[in-house]
Formats: sequence, structure tokens, C-alpha cells
Amino acid sequence: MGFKKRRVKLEDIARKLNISIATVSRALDENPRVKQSTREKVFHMAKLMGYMPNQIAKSLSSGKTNIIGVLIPRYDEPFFIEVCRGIDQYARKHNYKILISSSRNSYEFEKENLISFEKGLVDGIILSPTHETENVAHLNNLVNKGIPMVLFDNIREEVSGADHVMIDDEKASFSAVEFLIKKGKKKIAFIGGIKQKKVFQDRYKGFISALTKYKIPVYDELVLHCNSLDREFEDKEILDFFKHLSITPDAVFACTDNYGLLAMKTLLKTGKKIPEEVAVIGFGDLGLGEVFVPTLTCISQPSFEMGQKAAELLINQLNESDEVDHQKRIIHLKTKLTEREST
Amino acid sequence: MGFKKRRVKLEDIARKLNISIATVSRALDENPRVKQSTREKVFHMAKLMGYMPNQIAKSLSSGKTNIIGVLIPRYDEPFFIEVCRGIDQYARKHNYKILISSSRNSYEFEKENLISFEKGLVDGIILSPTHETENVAHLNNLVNKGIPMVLFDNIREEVSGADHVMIDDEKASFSAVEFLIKKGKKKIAFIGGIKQKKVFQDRYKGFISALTKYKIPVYDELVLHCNSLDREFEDKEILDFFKHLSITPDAVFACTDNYGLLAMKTLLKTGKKIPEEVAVIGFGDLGLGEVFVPTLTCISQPSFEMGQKAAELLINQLNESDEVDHQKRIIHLKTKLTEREST
DNA sequence: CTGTTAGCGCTTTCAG
DNA sequence: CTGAAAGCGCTAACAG
Repeated sequence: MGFKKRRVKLEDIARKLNISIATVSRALDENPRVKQSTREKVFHMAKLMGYMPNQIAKSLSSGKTNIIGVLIPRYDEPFFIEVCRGIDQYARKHNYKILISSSRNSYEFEKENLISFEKGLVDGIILSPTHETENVAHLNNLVNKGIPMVLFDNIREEVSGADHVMIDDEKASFSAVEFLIKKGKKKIAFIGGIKQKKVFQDRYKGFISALTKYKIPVYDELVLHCNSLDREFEDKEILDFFKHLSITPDAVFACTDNYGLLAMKTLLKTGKKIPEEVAVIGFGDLGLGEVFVPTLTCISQPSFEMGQKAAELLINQLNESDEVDHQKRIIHLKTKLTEREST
Repeated sequence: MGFKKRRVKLEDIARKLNISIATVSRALDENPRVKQSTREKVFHMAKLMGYMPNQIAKSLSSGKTNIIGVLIPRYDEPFFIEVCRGIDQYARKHNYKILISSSRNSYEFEKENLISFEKGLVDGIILSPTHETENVAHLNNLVNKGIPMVLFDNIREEVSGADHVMIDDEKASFSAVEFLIKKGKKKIAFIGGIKQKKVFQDRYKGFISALTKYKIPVYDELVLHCNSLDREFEDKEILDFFKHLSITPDAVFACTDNYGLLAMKTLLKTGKKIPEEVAVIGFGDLGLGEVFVPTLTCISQPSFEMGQKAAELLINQLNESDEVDHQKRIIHLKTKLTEREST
């Protein structure tokens, strides 16, 4: 807005046509209560004058913006972008736009962003809390104010009143590790992410329970929890990890595709044959794994679908009557194992 | 908005304190014209009552939303995401938020998205037109309405009044190809993108002029202009390309990192040694090239910086006086060649 | 079918 | 320093 040239508004059309603003508004709204001929006149004049409705005025008046706020921890993670695509696709169909913000992995920024959402720009919020987010009071707070919310990825179950979209991380990683075990692997390394994230905790649990079930020893040395929040450092962390191993793993279960690729890269550099000597399996399936040589076997996570589902849940909440209290919903999406060349 | 519970507004604070709405508004605005003690009372009460300003009302009243609309052709292209990060970073510092939309490579969607921007949601627009966009009337149209605009990537110089942020694609690709030539390569393949995009046209020109300058033959067979708009098909297109060659190239200049990686992948599969038998160079430098084995040499494009610069130009326009006509600015950013293992 | 009127919540003259 | 009042552009009773 604030466009330099003056914009034509309803009033201008009304005056030109010698009718009331209300009628113009209704006509443009395709309200059946206005005469066909009037409507046509209005449409014609609106077009002629280059009328463009003012969304802000509409929102103030109607009490809704038709914008969904999306808050993700970072942009440079294909998973989040894919989820956003899913949200966008569903939202668009239902006449909503999305406003994406990044909390840049910071609890403070998360709060800050939510505040700007709370200022009335968005009708509801979809978010993945950062790993730093221990206290979820700010989230419950928003929910209590009646702002519809859906969580995904780093779910915090304590947030009552917000819907959740998730996968069964533990089960998925269990099946990945089981797959390796059934291939005869016995020295399986684990590369996880930030320990504070529920998804990584769960993937670790799955890893452990698979090994336990099949009575395969857990070598502490073969377990790495990456702490990096940056591509650059992840790289280094994984390189170092492999450099200092005294046991040579015959398989690697990586909690993200990126970790899987970095692991393969490091292994290849040290002359290992994949998958003959070391099998590698990743998690995510966001396209990168298919480009690498060898291509990466991985747990396929329905990222796009997660987004769609999150949007669906949110929009359902938005359409719920304001009277009844929202009944929390938790959606579990299925994962599958996609076998490629690295195993 | 439309939050179920009623929100506290200026009026509520005013009444509680027995002062006028105007004073509350001014106090909260840190307007020096209000007495220190009053201001403190207001702040205290606002906090107590959990006041949260209504951005929509503010926007309607002030005529600006402090939102920048960003329109990119697709989300699943790291380059665009990186540009968005740059925009976001600069915008944030200057108290702007960004609203990202994707035109999904469609001229129709581009127009549609711009219309929703034009409805007053955004103060200005940063965009990369789609390859389908031949007619730029819709863009000039917006500019003429006084909406500040900055173009990047697939620049259309015809859009007068909009600022441009670009790199010298021709020069950059010239230098890449020259680099290959100086390494003694003589049968250089070219993998470009959609021909309708200016960036790809320019990169092709650079390729040709380097070969010409050094009197290296251009083999038509070694030139591929990818038409795919989808990862999946790009893959296939490049595979096919190499499969049907009768000449074996000793180098490949790829117009994106992704093409470069796919080329390497295909070459490796057919047993070629990189860089000994075939050197490969990409364009972009968005992180993927560093993970691959071998790592990809490429032209580094300052994507993040492009975003920052675009935001800077736009925000400058927003701050310009409404009286004077905007003086078009074109910014050229520098590229450099980053040598890695693939050459 | 159409017009009148009262908001939506905030900013901003203009008076005082 | 503070208040009253107009207005941003549109929607939605309510009345006719």
C-alpha cells in the first residue's frame, strides 16, 4: 500500500454510478441480493476504473486476513521448504496465503516472530519449535488467546490445544536399523542431530531398540550426536567422527539425508566401498540422495504431505465455530524405506 | 485475527486510565509530547492487560504494512531460497517482514500472485519473473501504479522504473569456460537451462565467446538446453544427453550446480574419471557441490547478497519521497570461480 | 433490491 | 501535554 498514486475505491465507483457504496460492495461480492443489471454495471465500471480491493481494509472490517503464519527453524533445510510447499499448496486451494518466517534456531527469535504474528497479521499459525524451546508457555499462551495452531516436526506434546502432525520416528528408525541388521551388519554407527530435538531422540531410541531386539552390541564410540546448526560445521563434525574411530563400522544409520551423504563422502574418501564394506542409510528423502553416487537408501518422510496435512488441520480449526473448545488432534503420517544403492 | 477471545485495545487502556485513546496511542509510540509519568502509566497498564497492537488497523490507518512481497518461480531451488534468506535478513533489520509466494513457473500464476500483492498487502515487491513471462505489461503496470519493485535473476530490462540486481552471467561463464580451456580442454560440453531465461541465454553467450576467442570448435552435439522444470526430469534429460553422444567431451560447463552434479553422476556411472578424463564446472555454489565426491568446481554466485541488495534497493525506494519519480538503478554483483576437485 | 449507518482499531490533525 | 474528532476502505446489520 502507500502507493504513490491514489487508488480507486468503492466510493469512486459508487459516485460514478450514482448508487451507494454498500451496493457496490455487494455487487462485487456477487451477492445475489443485487440486481443482475446493477451488478453488471458495477463490474464494468470497476474494471474500467481499474479498481483493486484493499485487502487491509477488508481484513480490518471482516476480522480475518486469510493468511497463515508459518514459522520454521531455518530456511536452508530442504525438509522445511518441502513442508512449506505442502502448506502452500493446500492453503492456496482454500484461499489462504502463507507468511513464512524463520526463527533461525533461536528461542528468542521464535518468540519475537510469534509476537508479530499475534499482532493480527495471521489467522492461525503452523510451526516447528526450535530445539532451544524448552518452555512452551509462549505457545500455550497463544493457543489460550484463541489463535489456532498446528505443530510439526519438533513436536511439544505439552502444547495442549494445538494440533500435531508427526511421523513415528522411533518406529521408522527401528525399521531402518533392522533392515541393516537383516543385511548382516553388526557394527552399526549412528549419526544423529541435536539431542534436544524430539525427532532425534526418537530416532536414537529406535536405533537402540533395534540393536537390543537383535542382540547386537551398541558401541558408544559409533554414536554421534551432531550439534551443528550449520552446514559448514556438520561437515567437519562428521569428518572428525570417522577420523577418530578405532572400530570400523559396517553400516551407518544417519538421521538426515545430509548426514548420510556426508558420511558416504567421508567413507569414500578413505577408500571404503559402499555398500560392500559399509552400508549407509539416511532419513528424509528430499532429492539429494538420488544425485549422489552411489544413491542413498533412506527412510522416506512425507514432507510435502506433512505440510498439506498441517494446513488442513489449521484451516479446519479456522472454520470451527468460535463457541466450542477445540478438540486436539494428532495425525501420524506413514514413512517407508526406499532402497537405493548405498545398502 | 478473528481470535476467539476478545482482544484488548487502546480504548480499554484509555478507559481504565481515564485518559483519551489518542494519548494512549502516543504514549505507546514513545511520542515525546506525552508526559513521562503518563507514558509510564500507559506502558504499565498495557502490559498488565496484555495489550497487543493490531497490525491491520495500524496498516489501514498509516497506509503501510511493512511487508515486502517476494515472488519466486519455485521453492525447490536452493538459489531462490538463498536469495530469500538475504532479503529476509536485510528486511528484518529494517523492520520489514517478507511474504514469499511461488509462481510455480507459470505466467498465469505470476499475474495472479501479483494481483494479490497489489491488493495492498505489501509495500513493495521483489521478484524473479518466470521464463514464460514474455509480456511484461503487468509489471510495468504495477510500477506505474507507484508500487516499488526490484527484479533479480531473470531480469527483464524492459521493466522501466524497477530496480535490477544482477550478475554478469556472460562474463562469469566466459571465465569458467576460459578456465577449462586453459586446463587444455578442447571438447567442452554445455548444459544450460530453459532457453527463455535470460540468465541461461547469457551463460550460453559466454560459453560461445570463450570458445570463439580461443578458437576452440563448438560441437552442436555437445550443447544441451534442458527444458525440465522438475528435478525428476532434469535427471533424465541429462542422462539421455550423455548416452547419445558420439563425441566424448573432455569437459562440461553446466549452468547450474545441479546440472553439474547430474553430469558428474552420469559420467562416473560410465566409468569416467573426474577430473582426469572429464572436468566439470557448475554454476551457483549453493552447498551441494561441496558434498559430492569429487567436490564441484563452480562459479560462485552471491545469492544471499543478491537478496540483501534487492531488499536494500526496495527499502530505499520505499523511503523515497512520493513526489519525485524513481530513478532506475541497476546493481551488478561480482562472481568468482571456486576451484574444487572436479577440475 | 438498495441505501443508511455504525463500526473494525488505530493515527493524526486541530484545538485547547 | 491532552482530548475530540475525522478518517483509512470496507463490511454488515437494519431499515425500507
